Amino acid sequence: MSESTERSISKIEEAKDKVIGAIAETMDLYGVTPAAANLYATMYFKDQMTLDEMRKELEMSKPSMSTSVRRLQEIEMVKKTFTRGSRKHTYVAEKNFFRSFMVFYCQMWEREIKMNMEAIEEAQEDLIDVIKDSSSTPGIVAEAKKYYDQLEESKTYYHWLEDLVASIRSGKIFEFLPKDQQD
Amino acid sequence: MSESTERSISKIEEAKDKVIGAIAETMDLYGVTPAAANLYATMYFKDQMTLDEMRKELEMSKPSMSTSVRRLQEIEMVKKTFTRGSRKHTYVAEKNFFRSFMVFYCQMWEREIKMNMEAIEEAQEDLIDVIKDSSSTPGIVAEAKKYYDQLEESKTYYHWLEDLVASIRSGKIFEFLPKDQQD
DNA sequence: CAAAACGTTAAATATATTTTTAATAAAATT
DNA sequence: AATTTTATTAAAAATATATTTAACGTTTTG
Repeated sequence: MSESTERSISKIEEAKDKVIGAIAETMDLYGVTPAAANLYATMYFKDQMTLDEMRKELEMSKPSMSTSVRRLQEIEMVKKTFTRGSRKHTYVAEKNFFRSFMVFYCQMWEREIKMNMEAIEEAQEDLIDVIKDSSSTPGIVAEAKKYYDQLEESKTYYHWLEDLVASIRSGKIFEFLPKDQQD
Repeated sequence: MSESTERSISKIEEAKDKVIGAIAETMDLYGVTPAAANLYATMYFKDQMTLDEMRKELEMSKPSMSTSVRRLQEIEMVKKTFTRGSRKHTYVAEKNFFRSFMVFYCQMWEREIKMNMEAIEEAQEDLIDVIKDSSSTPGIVAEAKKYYDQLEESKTYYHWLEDLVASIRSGKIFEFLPKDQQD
């Protein structure tokens, strides 16, 4: 191989590594381990990979790759692909960031909505009991009402978040914020 | 204090604790420590608190409260308030979840946009060098082009994310997704 | 059917993060 | 100015998380 070819190849590698580094660094804000973040970023520039190729490329253990791939599958950033003739499982990275955004945040927000709304409903029931209790003093009733109203108001936010999730899931949000809009 | 009053008070506490638990649990998905999560959730039901009150209420050390408060201030979920007559610093929780949402996600997304776009720009420069290099073989040029195009396409996403941040910051998103819309 | 290849699970190790205790710095009151 | 109060920083301890090595089970192939 000529020297200039070698230089070009390493320049391409360098270019990829810059992006890989940036993606991996921002990804651990998404609650994935460094190994999973590096793996996804690496796969972003590959057609498909087997566990052994991952292990070799990242110089990490196979179980680490196995666990990372599973986590990435959970948030749908990696999918298993069928490759005829190969005994090894092959995986591809989701390269459409819009899809990754949708899956990750909708999953995250729905979890938050569910958990908090359930707690709010239960809490409000308790508070209503106190308010209705004829033996409660006016001060107690006022306090219970205060918290009840605070929780009631917070529901506005969760309803809005539900709407946001729905509009992302349905793609309706792109009517408001088009994908291709130039800066 | 009468027995029924006591029962009412503990029922109110129970109600609050349910919500505190839920908020705290979902909050550590937001990259804050358990201490900070519990602290915010506790403060959500208080007018204002001093570090000593926090320490007492959560039964944790003062430095832990100090660090947690600082982190919460960074994401603007807690603000310092001036309380005349008190030497102790007093803090209040941001109770408007819309504001917290805006500050947290816009901050997060802007960081991601900046870091990844910078890397992409640098990488594309490298790739252009390779493409323009007259000594590059056709295969090398094709590879460099492939990655260049992939990166170029990904910019669509970051531009969109920028638009999303802008529409949240300006409040324009609420024209599309109103806050008070009933289910 | 035995041996090899592959993937996953379990236990152990390594690493990083969180929290506390102790020490220091800053501010305020007497 | 000295003492006390409050908050922060630094070092240590505790805890949790991530990763690896080793063992296991399953599938495939010769």
